[in-house]
Amino acid sequence: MHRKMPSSGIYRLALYSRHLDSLGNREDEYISSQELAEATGNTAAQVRKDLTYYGSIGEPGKGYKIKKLRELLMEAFGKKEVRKLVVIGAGNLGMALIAHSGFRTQQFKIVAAFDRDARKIGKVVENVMIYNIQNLETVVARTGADIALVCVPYYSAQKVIDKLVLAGVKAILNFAPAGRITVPEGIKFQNVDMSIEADRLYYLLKND
Amino acid sequence: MHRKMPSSGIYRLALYSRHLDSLGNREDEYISSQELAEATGNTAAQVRKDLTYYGSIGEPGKGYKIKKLRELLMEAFGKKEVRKLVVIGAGNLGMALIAHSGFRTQQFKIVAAFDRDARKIGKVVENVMIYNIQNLETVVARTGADIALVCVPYYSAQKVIDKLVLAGVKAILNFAPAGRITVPEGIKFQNVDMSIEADRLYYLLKND
DNA sequence: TGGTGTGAACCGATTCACAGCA
DNA sequence: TGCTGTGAATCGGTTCACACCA
Repeated sequence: MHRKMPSSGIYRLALYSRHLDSLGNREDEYISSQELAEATGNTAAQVRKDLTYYGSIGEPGKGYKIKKLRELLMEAFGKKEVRKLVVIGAGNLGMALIAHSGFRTQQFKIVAAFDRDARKIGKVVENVMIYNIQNLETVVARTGADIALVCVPYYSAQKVIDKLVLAGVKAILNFAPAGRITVPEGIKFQNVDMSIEADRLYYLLKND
Repeated sequence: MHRKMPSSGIYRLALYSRHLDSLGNREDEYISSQELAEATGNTAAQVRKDLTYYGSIGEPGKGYKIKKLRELLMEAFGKKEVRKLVVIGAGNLGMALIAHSGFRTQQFKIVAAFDRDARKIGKVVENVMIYNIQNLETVVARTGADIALVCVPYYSAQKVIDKLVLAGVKAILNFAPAGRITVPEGIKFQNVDMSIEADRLYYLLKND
């Protein structure tokens, strides 16, 4: 990668990557910025600009070689390795994430789940073992998971996240509708708050 | 509202609103842009700018009257009314959303769920009835739901969303990792794709 | 001819800095 | 003195427009 890709650009790259996946492995075929733009809801200029962050990889008059571009994006998103996730909190949402097909189809693998409820510990759901959260550190170390999906109640979110950082997790996707979560410098963190998304929609409904 | 609030501003307003909720109803107390900024992870200037979209509502030297600001934001997000949701698809994720406490605490009410699986239809989960998706139009009309949470498999997402629009739903939060969804002009639409969020984190892990 | 790559122009959002008010 | 409100400056991302290349 050459310069710094804007955060919204990363999102678009993920869309491009998915679209190329859906085309299958077409040897020696090309796709234009225009096509890619239409398929993902962007403009052609935007697509070209995004892709030049990876150098001059298109061919004037032809477009981008599908196979090459696809591999490039897989590489950028680490899709050529197994991308390991752990799920913290095996409640309704945690279970839903374990079963969620979207992770599997995108080369993510949920390698462990954790809970503190003795009735859940030891169970295996969709081939994922539910561990005692006490064992977070050893299991994370053993599996080498990079990203944690946090689905615990809001009042234990910060505590659990602190433990995850100690255990060596490098990125956290937090589903708990907690107030302000802090993580140390260098740890990637992202909230996914479904009620805030609904708030935004309702706001738009009322205000424009 | 006076001018147009940027989309990221709406997100921040939602955070302010939540923080004020957490303070409780403190009659005649004030909060400064500085405090609100720290509590929500923003800058004081940003907070003030956001709030001036609602006019000059602060008091120089004192700050913003908590009660007044809280009510203003509740009004903006429609939190004084019951904000009605329907859930489409009563699989793992749909069920998790029905049980999700974040909606309830934010004055959202899930008024109905839908599925096409006969084994689920007629059941009541967390006080929410699961209807046959054939009856979408009549049930949506009767309940007056404004927003739909779509949790069906990716291959039926577009079809279901078309039906929702016909049924009169005005905003859609789509959890299906579908390619490109289109909705008519005027319908508010938002994707929540958890695997893309994970992609972003993994990208950051690998590229900076 | 068709489509990339890219500097320049544009645009919107954030930050700054300070005047003004309680 | 403390904190708001806001125009001006700045920043970053998107779009434009066109030179260039197969």
